[in-house]
Amino acid sequence: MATPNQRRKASVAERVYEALKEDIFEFRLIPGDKFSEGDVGTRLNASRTPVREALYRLQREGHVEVLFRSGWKVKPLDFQQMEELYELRITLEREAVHKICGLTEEPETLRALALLWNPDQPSGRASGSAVRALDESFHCELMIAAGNREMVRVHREITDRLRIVRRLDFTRDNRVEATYEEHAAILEALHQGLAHDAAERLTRHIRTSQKAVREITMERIKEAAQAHRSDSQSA
Amino acid sequence: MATPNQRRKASVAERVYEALKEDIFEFRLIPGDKFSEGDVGTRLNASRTPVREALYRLQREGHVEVLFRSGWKVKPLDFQQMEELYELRITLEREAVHKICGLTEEPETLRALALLWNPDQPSGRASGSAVRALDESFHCELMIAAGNREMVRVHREITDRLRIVRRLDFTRDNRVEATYEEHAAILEALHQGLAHDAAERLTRHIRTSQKAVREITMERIKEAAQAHRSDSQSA
DNA sequence: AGTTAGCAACTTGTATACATGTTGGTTGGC
DNA sequence: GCCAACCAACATGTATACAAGTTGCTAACT
Repeated sequence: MATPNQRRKASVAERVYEALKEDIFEFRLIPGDKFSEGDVGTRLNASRTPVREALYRLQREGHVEVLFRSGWKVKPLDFQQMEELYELRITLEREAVHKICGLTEEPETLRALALLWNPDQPSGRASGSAVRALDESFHCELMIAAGNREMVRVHREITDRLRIVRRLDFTRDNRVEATYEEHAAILEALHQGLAHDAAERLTRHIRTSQKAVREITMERIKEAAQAHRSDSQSA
Repeated sequence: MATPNQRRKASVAERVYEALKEDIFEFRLIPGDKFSEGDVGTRLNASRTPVREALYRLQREGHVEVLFRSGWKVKPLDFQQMEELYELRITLEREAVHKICGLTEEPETLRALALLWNPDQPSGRASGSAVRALDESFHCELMIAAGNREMVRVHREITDRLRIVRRLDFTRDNRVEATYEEHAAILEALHQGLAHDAAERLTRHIRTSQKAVREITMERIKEAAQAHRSDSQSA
């Protein structure tokens, strides 16, 4: 899914898709904003056909919706939905942890992760948005190590949809610190084959992050909406 | 997802999508078959645009794949993938069972299900393909009762993709009988709030069905492929 | 006969023209 | 001044024309 048609030069549809997705994630398109296929086409220098393809894809992923013959709309953030996505994510990752502990030998990946998330080496740590990406890949690697590709696929889809709020997690410095410790503890439990312990730590880790995100999200949206209004006035 | 644009008269794209999906599920399009957008368009009396929309949707659902500028192909049945989908389905439904037992009161839906799946009334039983649909809705209702819409959504997607093999389950008469008993037992455990018991019964129920399906699928595909070859010769 | 270069037919990707329904401003009536 | 009917601009849905790449056959050459 990450690869456009077999590494062929990215299609227009792919480019438009990525651009729109980023616009949405960076709040350049505020939830609730309406726009037309033509607008997007002229702005991104593409015809309506690839634009439509990109939009339908974003629709299936839950980011936009189409109003019959009256334009597209960025789907408002549904907090209940975010909570439900977190629940689903926890369910999947817990299952992954149990699967991993049922394996005959520890996957190579986990040893690599253990080096990366070593809490005794605070020197080589990433910061800011880099941590967000690393955290994502940590959880993604866990799923991959469990060996069920369909679970990986669904988990990735969830990750995509949660990213819009999840990046806010690491705007608080203590969360970076905590993330390193929590990841290390989870990996240690996995290494010792303590499935239940690992699952519980993982659950707490995700719920903590979820709580932090919940607290930050609301104000950010308000800020963005205000900035957006000023833009409209000055324009 | 089941509703085309708000019950507006079904679009051409929707019609093509349903037709193609049925063709695939009914093995009128054999896994591995290649075809072009133009073919489908003339056969179903539609232009390429809605055909493409339908195909991209089927692609995202994993039923077909596109070969760059050289046609579309019905994705070969991937048995490993089916196993993984079953695993994912079990994970979701087990979680649902635990959620249901955590509710303060038994959902109305479950009482309705208990009436439907009463094993003491073998008279009013459905048979054949009707049981397949009822079985599907049983598991779907369980997910809905648990209250997480995202889990319901993913579960429905999995159900769609497993349907192609799952309908084979009820071609054996004893499976119909067993399904009634197993469903009743699960509902009884849920009624008594025995989460662990219900989860275990549910898991066994699904695995039994999975095993039956696994046994039947291979031969059926061979049959269909043979019938297909005869068609080609006579044509 | 075997092999390879090239070309023609066919494929998807993209752009655009047309069909049809929605919406919001405008205008006429009260 | 207010309201309702209407209509023009604009939205998506669909059809079609054009661009660009793939494939497999053909034919010429070794």
